[in-house]
Amino acid sequence: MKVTIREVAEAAKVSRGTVDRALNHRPGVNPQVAERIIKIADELGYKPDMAARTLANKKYTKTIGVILCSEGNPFFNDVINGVNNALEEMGHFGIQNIVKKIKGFDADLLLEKMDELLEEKISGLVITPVNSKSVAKKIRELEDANIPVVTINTDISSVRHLAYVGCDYITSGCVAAELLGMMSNGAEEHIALIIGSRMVMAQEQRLRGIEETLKSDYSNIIVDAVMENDDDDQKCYELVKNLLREKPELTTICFASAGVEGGIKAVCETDCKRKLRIVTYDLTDVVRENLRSGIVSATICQEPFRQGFLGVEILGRYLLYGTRPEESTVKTHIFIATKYNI
Amino acid sequence: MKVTIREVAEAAKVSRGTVDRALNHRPGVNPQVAERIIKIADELGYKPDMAARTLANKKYTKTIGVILCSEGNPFFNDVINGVNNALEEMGHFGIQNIVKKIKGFDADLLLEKMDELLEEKISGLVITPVNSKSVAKKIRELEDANIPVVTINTDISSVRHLAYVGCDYITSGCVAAELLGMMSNGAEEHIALIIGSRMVMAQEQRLRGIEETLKSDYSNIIVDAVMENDDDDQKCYELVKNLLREKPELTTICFASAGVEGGIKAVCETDCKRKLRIVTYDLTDVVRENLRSGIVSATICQEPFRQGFLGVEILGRYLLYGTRPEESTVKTHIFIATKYNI
DNA sequence: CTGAAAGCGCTTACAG
DNA sequence: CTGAAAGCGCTTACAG
Repeated sequence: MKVTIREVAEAAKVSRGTVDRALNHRPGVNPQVAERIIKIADELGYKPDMAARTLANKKYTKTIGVILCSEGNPFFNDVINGVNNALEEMGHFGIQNIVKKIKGFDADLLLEKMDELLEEKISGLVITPVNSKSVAKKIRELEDANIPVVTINTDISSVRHLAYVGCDYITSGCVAAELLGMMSNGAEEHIALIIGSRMVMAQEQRLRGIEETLKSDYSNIIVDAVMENDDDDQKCYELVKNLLREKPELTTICFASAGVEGGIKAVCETDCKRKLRIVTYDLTDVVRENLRSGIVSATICQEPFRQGFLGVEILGRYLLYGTRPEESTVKTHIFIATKYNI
Repeated sequence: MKVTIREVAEAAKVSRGTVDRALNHRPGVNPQVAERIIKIADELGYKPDMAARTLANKKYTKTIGVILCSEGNPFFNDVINGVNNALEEMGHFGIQNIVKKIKGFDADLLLEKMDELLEEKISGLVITPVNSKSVAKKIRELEDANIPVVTINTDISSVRHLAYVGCDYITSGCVAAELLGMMSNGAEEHIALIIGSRMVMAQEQRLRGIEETLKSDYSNIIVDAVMENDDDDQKCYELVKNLLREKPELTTICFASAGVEGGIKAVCETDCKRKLRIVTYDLTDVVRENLRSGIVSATICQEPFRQGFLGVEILGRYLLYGTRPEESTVKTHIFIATKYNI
């Protein structure tokens, strides 16, 4: 009933070693013999036993490198949890790891860490990349050296790599617009959009998704302001302070990036008479708390845990079994959370 | 660096067989010796190698039984996908399976299938139970016979079992109410709630969540009608037809169960002049299509794939490694989807 | 290019 | 109650 390498070897009248070499495309097998073995294995319905493979590979441990631009950014806490969970699982299969965290999306620092990991002879890399030429070049070097790279949370353009795991930022913008539209119930609304920076691709895409969807589907919602806070709480605080002073007609603020804490502080200090509606992205402790208290109406999430988990898992499976994901872009779900479902 | 059973055996001056017996609480070890071995293993930081364990257990295959009340209910398609994915994964670890599907939540049929699986000597069961005394009794028998049971999607009361994987239905009601509240934007709304049957615990809980949250947080939303459609499209069609005739002031319908297709048909045939808002649960093809076309505004999802996947995975891990989930209730996320994030 | 053999770490039937 | 040994299925260093 169960077909092992032994049955294939007997059927092909060769040794098990030769079957292994042929089936895994290892060098040093007569091509004709290899072809015959592969055919026979196929006919017999041979499926490799993962446990045995893992066990046999125990002697030759591989190492996954991880670099996250996560320091001081609470959004990444769940990404890190996902990474750690998957790394632990991979540990059962004999894969080790080295994790490095840096502050901000800083290309030079990123390159430095990548070099450090190369020194350590990593077999593959999971990374939150900066979308820069220099980083793209380095990733290309890794891939050329047969060190697969998986990007998580944000992607990098113009380099082939094993996979990207994260949300589609344009769609994430569309979802916010749809939510704002639903919440308007047809009434006229004046809204301010606060992002980190248009220079970050993800942010620009998200903004585009929001603006285009509002324009096409919800003409009752007027975008009064689009502002950049550099993901900084203090800057966001001041922006919102001014905003509330200058735009008394404002009904809604959408924080599409970090800096939420500063922004909300400004709202709470200022907005005594009218009820401003606030919509955010992601689910940090600050957002959670403000959802509970009713200050934030809803937030749009993107499965950070899964981004970290799947990123590592996809790389691990590739290193262990050579399997690639079906699509090189693995989208995580975008969904709307309220105080009740967080 | 790596601690195996061999190191523990050497440190304890016993054979590896004895270490294995002690660490896995198998019978036939001098209690004092066992205690000493456990202590030493702990000090050495011994962690069992899953691959080796799986391989060694190849000889003694176990079988997971699955029973789903899924026939003719499109909601369960994703649950089935999750079950199948996990079963395939478990296959790599030498666990076989038998899956049975029945139509409707029929206790007698369920009991029949359970008996069939017992004949087949299953080692564990994953099931969508009917919340009845007879089924509870049978589950208790299984658990007493050391055959662990995991319930998915809906739970059963008053029987201890390995785990329940599914959403919290009261919360799922709260989320709908919060969404309806947000969409009202403070305006007066008249709403009809359509459920399958109050006799089904999940339905009753969901209804309660909706009604209580509306009452406490959104007094501007008036519940004009609560109706039961027995999850039947034809019945739902007629209910909604009547409803729209009798309640011209209605602004919103929430379908909290199956029968959506019939209900929407009635709305589309009738509702030419006013714009009714429709909110549904789950994400079947019918709902997806109507979200896309704008007829359904939003739907509330509960991760059906994950319910199936985790249910099987939790049982599999228990059978393979004896590990129980941290909590016997494993909640799947509830989230709101719009046309953009489905 | 190919085979025989050792080994990965754990489990269990068997013997004592 | 305990130990020695075979075996799970795959991989690779070694010998030829």
